[in-house]
Amino acid sequence: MTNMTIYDISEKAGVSIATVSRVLNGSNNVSEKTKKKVLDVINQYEYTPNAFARGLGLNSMNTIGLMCADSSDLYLAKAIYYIEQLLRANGYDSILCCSGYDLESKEKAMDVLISKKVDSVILIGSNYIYEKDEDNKYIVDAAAQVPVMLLNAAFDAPNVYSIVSDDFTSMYEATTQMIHSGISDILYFYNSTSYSGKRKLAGYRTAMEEHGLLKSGNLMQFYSGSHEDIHAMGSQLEKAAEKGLSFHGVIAADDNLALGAVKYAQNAGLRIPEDLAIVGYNNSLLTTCCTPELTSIDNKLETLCQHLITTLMGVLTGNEMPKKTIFSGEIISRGTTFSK
Amino acid sequence: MTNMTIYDISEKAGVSIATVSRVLNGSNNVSEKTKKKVLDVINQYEYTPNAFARGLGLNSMNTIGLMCADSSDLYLAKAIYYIEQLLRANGYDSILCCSGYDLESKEKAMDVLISKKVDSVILIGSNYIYEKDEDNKYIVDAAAQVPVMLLNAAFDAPNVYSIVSDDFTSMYEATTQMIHSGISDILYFYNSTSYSGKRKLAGYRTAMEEHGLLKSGNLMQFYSGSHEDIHAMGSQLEKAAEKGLSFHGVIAADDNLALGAVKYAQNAGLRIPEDLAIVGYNNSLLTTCCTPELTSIDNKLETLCQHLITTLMGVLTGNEMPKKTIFSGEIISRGTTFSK
DNA sequence: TTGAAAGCGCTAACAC
DNA sequence: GTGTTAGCGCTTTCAA
Repeated sequence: MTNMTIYDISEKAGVSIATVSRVLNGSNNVSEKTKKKVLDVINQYEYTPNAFARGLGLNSMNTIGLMCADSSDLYLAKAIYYIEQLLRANGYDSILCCSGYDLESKEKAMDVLISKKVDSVILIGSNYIYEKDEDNKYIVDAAAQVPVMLLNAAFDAPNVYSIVSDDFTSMYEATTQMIHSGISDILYFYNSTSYSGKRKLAGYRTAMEEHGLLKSGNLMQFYSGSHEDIHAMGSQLEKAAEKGLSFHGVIAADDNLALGAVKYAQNAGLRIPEDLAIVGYNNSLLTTCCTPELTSIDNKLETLCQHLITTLMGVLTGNEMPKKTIFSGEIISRGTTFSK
Repeated sequence: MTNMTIYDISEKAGVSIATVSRVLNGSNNVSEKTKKKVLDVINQYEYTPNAFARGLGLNSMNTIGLMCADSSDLYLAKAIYYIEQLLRANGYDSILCCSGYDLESKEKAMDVLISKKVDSVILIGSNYIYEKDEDNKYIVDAAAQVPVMLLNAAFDAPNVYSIVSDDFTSMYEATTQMIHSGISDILYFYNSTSYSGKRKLAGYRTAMEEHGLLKSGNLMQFYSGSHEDIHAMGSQLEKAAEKGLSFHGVIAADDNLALGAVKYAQNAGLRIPEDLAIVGYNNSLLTTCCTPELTSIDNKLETLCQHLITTLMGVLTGNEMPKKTIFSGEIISRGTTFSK
């Protein structure tokens, strides 16, 4: 039977609603005997407490708000998966909100989440932090209400916690490694200027500049098309090459873009990695889908997510937790680069 | 200012809480003048009503429960994305619950959702319907409380609505087409015996049997490894071939599996499609990731999702809606099959 | 068109 | 160890 209230249960069990409530919430101040009596009735009638009423009293519903720009993105989808699992293991549920990429929608999505009285909001992906401080106001405002967790982005504000992968170093090392393998004209292929996007680019730039190799700004190619349109990515590189840009290596900001480079090489009849070496980012499923398989940077998503949840649980139980945690990535070498 | 109540607003606006409530809920029985007065105060203090209290009264929070086995699966992630967008456009929010694949977890996930007082639950993916009726009890029970929507699965019960792609016909046609292209030993590669999985298999079988070509049960290869392990998929085909199974075509139940076949062909030095023709399913991002690109069946996910939401909104507003809707898929020909 | 007041189902402080 | 009771913030009759 459904739609029973705590009153019905208290009546059938011959106790007060307070006692039922205590049993429900695992209070110790109930004798084993009455506890059992109450639980029996609860089970018999399959009673479940009304979440709203409970929320009204506690002002919390044990729910965490998840925001990501696009849950169909391979990388973000994976993050959602890990986070949702971990949260549930900790007794929390998740409300998902796909915010899209523009600021206004993000602000709206945040309002939705906050108005649902979530206990925290987790921003998944690096595109939630903006250059201008005023554009990050929506985060500061949210953090005034509940802790805000950032995955793959960093922002310093009260009640905001950041968990990031060291994208700068990963890219720096990947670039350096490629330079040491004898390639000096390395193209950087990217599609995001988010926090993480900038860090990656900086890693590439630094490595190139340290070797005096960044001769042309054209070596940094920004792609603005669809995330899934591998052909369009390939075409862009083809056009760049036709215009006289010479490059024998491509470092891409994600695996999709790297696949665009593979596509370009195949269409242009270039051998991989002899004529064109390629490195991707995220170490996703896509790395094993192409031939040769893609060398990629593993940024330890699962570890990041685990740490994020650990931190969040700490914060929610009132512990002092680190405001920013950095993990380092790892280059997974496959067929698109020369083995060291 | 946050954490204001309807009482604060009513006081500042000089009206009763009932009037504020009416304004909040867009009732017509408020004069334009007082409406404006109240709205001004609401805006000034950025007041938002408490969702719990509202839920307590209305017994609904305009929230739809989403369940899927694994949100990191490419296909399911896409479905989640579409559905979440469409729901929000209709003024609903979504609670996501990744249930995993075993029945017990699904039952638990369902309980979680129902106890959150969602207005409906959407089961994304075909693995929620079982052979045995008793295993579907959790759906019938849920449907006694709220409408249950099935994406890519069909089940006939009160208050359950099914939106499916005609997987049988799609597979039947893909198989027939391959037979007509001159291939008679076609292997079927699958990894799911869900509702949709069975329909696909049946489509293949029927086409093969109609041509008297299903000589060996070994032609139907079941893969039970990880969804993402392309190598393991390839190995399985390799082993099958080593054991003497001969096949010049592969029809796969999804694009991942098809990619396993591509991998197998490449390792075995087989030309695609001359020595091995391959067809995938879902027309996902993966189709353009390999060389040659993958012929695949597009099952119109976006259309399915749109229709699902339309149906749901109809149901929620009390309209009579179709219990089962079927869309047909389409074969998208690319490089892994002979062009017709 | 507006206001007063009775719930909605639960938690938690306070008594016993 | 158990019961009584006052909220929590809103919606919604019912009167006026």
